[in-house]
Amino acid sequence: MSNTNLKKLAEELGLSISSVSKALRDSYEISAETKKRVLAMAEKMNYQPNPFASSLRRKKSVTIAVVIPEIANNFFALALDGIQMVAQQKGYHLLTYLTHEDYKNEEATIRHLQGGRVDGVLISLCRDTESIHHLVSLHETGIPMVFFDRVPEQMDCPTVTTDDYESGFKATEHLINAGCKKIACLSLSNYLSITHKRMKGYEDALKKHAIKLDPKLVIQCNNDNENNLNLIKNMLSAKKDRPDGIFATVEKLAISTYYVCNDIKLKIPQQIKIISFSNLRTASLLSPSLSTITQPAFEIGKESASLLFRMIEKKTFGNRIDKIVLKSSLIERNSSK
Amino acid sequence: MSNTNLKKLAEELGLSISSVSKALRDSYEISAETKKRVLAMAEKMNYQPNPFASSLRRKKSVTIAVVIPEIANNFFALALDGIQMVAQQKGYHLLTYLTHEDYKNEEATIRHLQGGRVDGVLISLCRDTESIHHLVSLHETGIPMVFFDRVPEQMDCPTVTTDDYESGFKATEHLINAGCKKIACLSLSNYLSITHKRMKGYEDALKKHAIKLDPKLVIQCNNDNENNLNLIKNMLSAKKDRPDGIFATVEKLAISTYYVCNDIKLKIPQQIKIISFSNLRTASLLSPSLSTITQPAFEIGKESASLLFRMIEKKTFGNRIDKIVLKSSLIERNSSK
DNA sequence: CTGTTAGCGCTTTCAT
DNA sequence: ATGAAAGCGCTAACAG
Repeated sequence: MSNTNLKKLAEELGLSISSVSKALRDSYEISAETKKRVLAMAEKMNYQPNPFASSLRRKKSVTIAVVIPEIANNFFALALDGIQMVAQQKGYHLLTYLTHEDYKNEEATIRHLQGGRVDGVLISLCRDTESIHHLVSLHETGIPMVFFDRVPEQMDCPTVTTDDYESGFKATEHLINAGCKKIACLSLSNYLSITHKRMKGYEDALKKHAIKLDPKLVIQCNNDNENNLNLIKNMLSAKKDRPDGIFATVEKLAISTYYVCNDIKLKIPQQIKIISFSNLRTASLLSPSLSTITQPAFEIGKESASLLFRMIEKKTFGNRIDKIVLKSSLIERNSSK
Repeated sequence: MSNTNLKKLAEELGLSISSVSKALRDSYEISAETKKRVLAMAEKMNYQPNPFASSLRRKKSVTIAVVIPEIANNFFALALDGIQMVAQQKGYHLLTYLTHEDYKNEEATIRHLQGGRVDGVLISLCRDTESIHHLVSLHETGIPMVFFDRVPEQMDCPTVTTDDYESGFKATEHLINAGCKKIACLSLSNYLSITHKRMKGYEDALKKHAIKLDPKLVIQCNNDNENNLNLIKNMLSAKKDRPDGIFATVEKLAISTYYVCNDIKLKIPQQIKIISFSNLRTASLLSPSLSTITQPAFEIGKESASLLFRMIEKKTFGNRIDKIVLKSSLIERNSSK
């Protein structure tokens, strides 16, 4: 902890504590002369205000929290980058919490945040968040909250998302245009709206092109990576009805697919084409065979944080609930070759 | 902010504030009966202690800070993951600050941290941190600090690093064994110890194999990515004396090199081989031509945080300064083909 | 323009 | 076993 406080500063200057405090906050009540003296002395004594005393008194933490499933993930790393940028610009501190896709962690973190440690919360749900009671409970404290990317479906709240349905549609159509007839889809979770929407896009694209959806080609993945690899491997090892295209709803599953293809010597893109939601920024170079749907992750972070600050600063109308949707982009590579 | 506080709880229970406080902290002074009542009521009223009041009183924030150059970077994302894991386990909160490789940001952040907002600080310096006065100044407040990966050379402080010299040596030798005769080296910064050590390894490996170091092949990169791309492009476009191998001291520069090679149609690994420090976990699949030196980033994060907590909990001897060195691993791929 | 005072909500002696 | 009271460092009425 810092050791020079207002009291010591005041003593040294022969002023009252409150005058010093006001001088430091550049109050109009203090003479320019005094302000200068105070500032000089504060500098000299290396004064740093105690943030807890200030927060306690002002009921303001100058801090926001971000709750995300993981950080070793290109999408979330970029989003966090954008969030941090806005926070820093606003002079706010950023508390980071990782749920590691574990609902229990998410619940505990959210509950903890009810203590008033932060002025606002940014959240992206974990894959198996089914119940939303903890979110409702936090919401009821009146604290500004913004959800991004992985948002709750059963709750009316401010969100920043991508055009998931359209992207799923485009991705699938991309494979169809590349000549694929049997297109599989890898789903991340049963609960996430992003998955639902992306898969709806997939279904509708198949429908549009009169391709019958084969339920065997829709793989429901879960938190157990081994299991997912096996599911994918089984599907790709089938003698007949092996898919010739795969739409992965998240990057992680595309990478798993890569491993499997590598493992069973399935050639990409000759024997199977893959398209995925992905923010692997270097993918274009490293993987000429992987077309991707890339979300504007950094912008999503910035937009989410900006929206949150508008709410914190009450610059948004009382009962208005913003739903911001950004567009993702299809980055085609020679997937059709 | 939360709305039920100790006072309300006490009123509701017909107890004094201090008794309630003690009951919640499970003090031996309180009867089991009372504790149960208090706990039940706290639960019922959804009581959450005010962290600022507590921190103010106890002079303890239960929070640590991590200051890193960037987060959209595999190494730092993984390190942060490890740090967060340890912090969470200890029941600590994690404030995240990004300097974006800007010394001014680093300075301001470090100065800010002197206010006592956190109980400990983890730092990885930014590439152009030359002066260390801000670090010394923070250190003088007595707050526990641990540096990881990018550590200050002119300061005696606890650090967690990788075997940079040995890794640089091994990486260079790997290229030599693969048949390279003219090996270039891409340096991130003039100031960072990691760069110095990795380059010393490079130099010594050349020396060992009686290859004369060509100063033209040592590229000093900086914060300007355009400039770096040009420097690399110039070197690789040379008609004569074009290198046949490149050692990139950080992942980012390897990726830049990829772009350039792609741009000027230089075939990897036929015409030029690349090895790099990198934590691109998917590189093995996406880029069969890139051998890498991979640091145990997650472990570095965990070790750093653990060391910091030992210091916070005073479980380390007073005047002992830990220097932990972890080993990186060379992941060979068919770079020699 | 400057100072006095009363808390913010919690922890911690020190009584009882 | 419980309570009263002081105070962490700061801010913001309110006085002067």
